[in-house]
Amino acid sequence: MRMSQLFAPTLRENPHEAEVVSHQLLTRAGYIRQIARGIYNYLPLMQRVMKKVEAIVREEMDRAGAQELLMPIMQPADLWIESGRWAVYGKELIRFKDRHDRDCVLGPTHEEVITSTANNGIHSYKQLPVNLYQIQNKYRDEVRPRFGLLRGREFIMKDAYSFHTSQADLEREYDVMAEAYRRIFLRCGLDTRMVQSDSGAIGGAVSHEFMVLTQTHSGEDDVYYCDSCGYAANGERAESILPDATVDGQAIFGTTEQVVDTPDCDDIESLTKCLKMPASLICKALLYIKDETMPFLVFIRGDLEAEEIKVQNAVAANHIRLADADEVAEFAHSAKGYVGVAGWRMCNEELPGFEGRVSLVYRAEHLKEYHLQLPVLLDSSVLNLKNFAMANNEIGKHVVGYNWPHDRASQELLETNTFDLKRARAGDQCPTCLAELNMTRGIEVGNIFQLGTKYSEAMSATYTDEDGTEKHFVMGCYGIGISRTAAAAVERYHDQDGIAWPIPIAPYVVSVVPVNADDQTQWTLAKQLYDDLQAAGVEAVIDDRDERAGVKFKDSELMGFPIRVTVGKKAADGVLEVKLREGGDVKELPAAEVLPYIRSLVEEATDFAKLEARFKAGQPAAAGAAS
RNA sequence: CGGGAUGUAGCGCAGUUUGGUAGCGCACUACGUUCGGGACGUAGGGGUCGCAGGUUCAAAUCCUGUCAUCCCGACCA
Repeated sequence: MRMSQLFAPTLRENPHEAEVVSHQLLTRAGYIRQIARGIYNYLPLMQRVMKKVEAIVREEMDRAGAQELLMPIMQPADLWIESGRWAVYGKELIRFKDRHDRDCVLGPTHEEVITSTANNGIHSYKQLPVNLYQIQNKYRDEVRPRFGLLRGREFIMKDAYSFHTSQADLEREYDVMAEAYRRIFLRCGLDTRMVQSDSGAIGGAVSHEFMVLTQTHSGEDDVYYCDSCGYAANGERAESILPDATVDGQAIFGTTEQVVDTPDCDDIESLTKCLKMPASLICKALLYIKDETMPFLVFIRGDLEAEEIKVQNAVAANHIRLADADEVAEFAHSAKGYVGVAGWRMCNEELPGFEGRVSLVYRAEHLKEYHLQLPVLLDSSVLNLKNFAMANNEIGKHVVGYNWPHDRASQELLETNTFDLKRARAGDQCPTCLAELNMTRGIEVGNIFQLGTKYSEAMSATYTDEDGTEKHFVMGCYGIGISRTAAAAVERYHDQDGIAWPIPIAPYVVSVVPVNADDQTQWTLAKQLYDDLQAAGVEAVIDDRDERAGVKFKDSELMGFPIRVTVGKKAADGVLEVKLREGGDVKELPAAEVLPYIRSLVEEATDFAKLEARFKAGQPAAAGAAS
């Protein structure tokens, strides 16, 4: 490609709306242009990067035995009603009506379509297993799109769905996909970590995410990992063992329960100051609302935070949120900072909406006129608290020296309603080996789920098994954010001057820069190299613009071409300069040696074994992260 | 959805307080000089000041509404 013809509108300054590095650089270097909030044009350079990533994904998916197909973006609501997600998915799902007034959606994912397709096309166990994938645009009307391509409303995703006759076969395929993913990201030049994750709205039990670790602001997920055993999980899922803390308040409060004045203590910090005690001696009670209608309480130690995804899963909610001030008054007869059940009576009962989940209910029998009763979940951190502090809904007062009832029935009731609800912290202990847990930020570029029969049951998708009976497909699904992977690569590989693409996903590998386009010697030599590169299958640009050398260098660096060949003063002697974008190494070589050198660089960057060796140091065994 | 901010040339911004002929830098066009790290000179082109109402002799500027974009929040009793 001649630079004079390349459609890549570059900007000298960062656009006003771009916050994160990948968004800024991709915009400045002429790769993308925003069309609406969270919606972008992929300009020619970006499109080439996408094609590169897609090609790697296709090769590895095909290699793993999956088959590519293409499903529609526009889908009938019927399928979503059938799966139950029409009611559950919320505003992220883009819904509209066609001219016949039929409800439609723009697919945020394709479980419904693929399940229906499999049901129509697969009738016998003899046709299984099968793994089908596509690379397709996806639509999610994010509450708040941001970070450029990292969280858009329209994005490109590879999504694969596998169908099996058994959980065991699903697990086999799951491992095959995990290995394919490892190869894909490695081949893109990205070091990823496979971490345990929450399965969220998509359902199913076991799932993992592939994260590009970033350290910086741009990563939007917390990743907890253990260097000694390889345990890794995202913030929504991570478990941890708490380091020692003061959990017996005898020395401060004695062993007798009493009510003390705590004026204006509506948060943990002021309460610890007021009562002169560590936060770990507080049993914090959080009033949540399940699915907008059902209030319940979560008990957690005062120095910890609740992980809402864990809470949501524990109560089997579609959505939870903290109660607002009015609801605190209505459901707990209290105010912020003073919610608690000291003084309420404990009952073994399941309230509507919590069946099979929560069997502990506290009743305020001393406030009969209000009929207050709340289901309660405990985080495991509060069980061994002794002589601790808790509120009793009396504003301006707390109870100290409080203890859980000691009788066997009460203890059992407390224990059966105890879950892991806390958010892990860096510095806690690893749940598998007790070493110190680390935390970093990460960008999720891929995920794999064991769906089981969630969708096949909901949509009655079956095959006939060997024994002649109808059975539901056992399913798995596997996603890779193509556009997000490209953006993550920019987050990972850039410097002050611009992008520094890994060779395998660069839009062009080499930028040939004749310093002076008017100099016939330089131009001839440059053009010859450019032609040779193309003939050898190495994608290149030649900067034929009538610009000063500085401008050409700057643009080449901004756009991030991995290798620059400068044809300058020494062209007369047949000597060229080869500079690597990443690392900045410079070599002067006779013209004849340039192509072999570049080919060796490309070979180095695309050879799987060599890539694997390069990343080995920082890469934990995938097996260590398995659940 | 709540709070905050911003919409003026392709991009980045000033001008708005105090109403009076629409500006600067970059980019773009032409010519000349320059030519290995975002050159310089001269001469140009390009904007119904987000949109719609209103006030006024007169509105980028004041008022009302609306749309768009960005940031923060929508989680820690």
